[in-house]
Amino acid sequence: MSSERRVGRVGKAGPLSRGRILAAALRLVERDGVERLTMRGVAEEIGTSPMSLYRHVADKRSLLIGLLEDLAAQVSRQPLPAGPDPAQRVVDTAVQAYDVLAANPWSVQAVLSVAELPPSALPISEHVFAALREAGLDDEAAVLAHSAMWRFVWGQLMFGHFDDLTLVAYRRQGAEAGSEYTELAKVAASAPAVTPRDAFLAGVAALVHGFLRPA
Amino acid sequence: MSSERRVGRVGKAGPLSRGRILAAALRLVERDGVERLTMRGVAEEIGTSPMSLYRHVADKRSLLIGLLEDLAAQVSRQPLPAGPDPAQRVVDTAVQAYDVLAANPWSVQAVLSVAELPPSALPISEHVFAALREAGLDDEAAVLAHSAMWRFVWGQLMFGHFDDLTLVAYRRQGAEAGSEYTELAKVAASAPAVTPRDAFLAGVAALVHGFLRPA
DNA sequence: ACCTGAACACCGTTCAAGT
DNA sequence: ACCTGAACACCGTTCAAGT
Repeated sequence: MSSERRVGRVGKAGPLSRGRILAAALRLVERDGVERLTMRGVAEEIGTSPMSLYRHVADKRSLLIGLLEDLAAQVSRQPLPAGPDPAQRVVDTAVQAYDVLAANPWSVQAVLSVAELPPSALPISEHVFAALREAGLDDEAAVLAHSAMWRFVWGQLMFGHFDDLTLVAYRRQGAEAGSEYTELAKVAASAPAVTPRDAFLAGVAALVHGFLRPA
Repeated sequence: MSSERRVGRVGKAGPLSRGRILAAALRLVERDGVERLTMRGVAEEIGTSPMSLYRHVADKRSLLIGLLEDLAAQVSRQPLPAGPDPAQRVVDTAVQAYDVLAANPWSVQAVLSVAELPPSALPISEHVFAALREAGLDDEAAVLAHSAMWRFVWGQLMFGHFDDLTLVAYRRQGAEAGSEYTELAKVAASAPAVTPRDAFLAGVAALVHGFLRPA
């Protein structure tokens, strides 16, 4: 994550640099989440004044984009899934993206707040488009499937670390009102143990197969 | 949205009330978005002091929950999709939810920021579970499919009003670097006209059919 | 009973000043 | 050249005081 070579003199860790700022921001964002990241906090973490940061990053937004760049670069160092079956390749690629992003939960809020993907995310899409085309989809169908895949990934990430919101709402409500919702009651009672990752795997498989083997 | 009966005396619009506060907040949130909603702004909109609001709402979070309650109540007044085919019923229900939420874009940020669904959202899930069960899914499969449906809806809403982020990133990048991404180049060139709603329709149909007719 | 002014503990960012 | 203190224009919320 960003070069952080010591020169070994000033203060604790050499001169201020974009790299040191990003490293500090990453530490904070991993600990406290994006919504609690502040320029003042980053400065304190480094042991400098808030204003010094502005010599190296334009503003808070560009700091977040920098963090996403570093993450995407790290991802694109992994080899992308290969294999003979294009459908499986799309699924595997989606899972790989999901796993990285899920392991860095701050990335979701970051993407949402800057409304931008770093260019280093492009190889993944390229890989997906190639597989979709190999599976026989035309331009329009490929765009639809690719877009659906990403939206599913983001939706999952966005709500994956909450419990299932519906069941939470049901349980809170169910306590008071009788059980006007018989289906929900049944499901809540049996409460199948489904991890967010299981749910993602099932969903993305269904999605991809739905696109590649239409009814 | 929310009772707002005039008593017709004090100031412009009668005494302060939870209803008037919610109505003002809704106006602001529709105009400026959730991230720009401030207690101070709501007070100004009504023509009172920021502190007066705290007599009627506990805090900013509960104000957002109130807005979501009003919206869900409005939704649950619509009849839910009927029809003989359970798969189609799930699709239609998802589309109905999508259309309402897409027509109130602030709702997405609101749900994300409070991390909670209002109880009035439950009938929709009940309806979906009933259809999934009628289609023959067991508890676990129904939970997976239901959860996938919602995550897809939220993912779509979250990124639907951005253009496709991948193509945006490609175009920005493509300008500089040659075309190392041949598939993306092809797709960007043909640029099929796909509206967010088209993408959603195709995706949710693929998803539901993928779950109900597994390979 | 209902409302509010002043204040507290925060933000991101600008700008003029320091070394 | 590089850093920073003071300041500006904001936040949500508390608390003691007003009517």
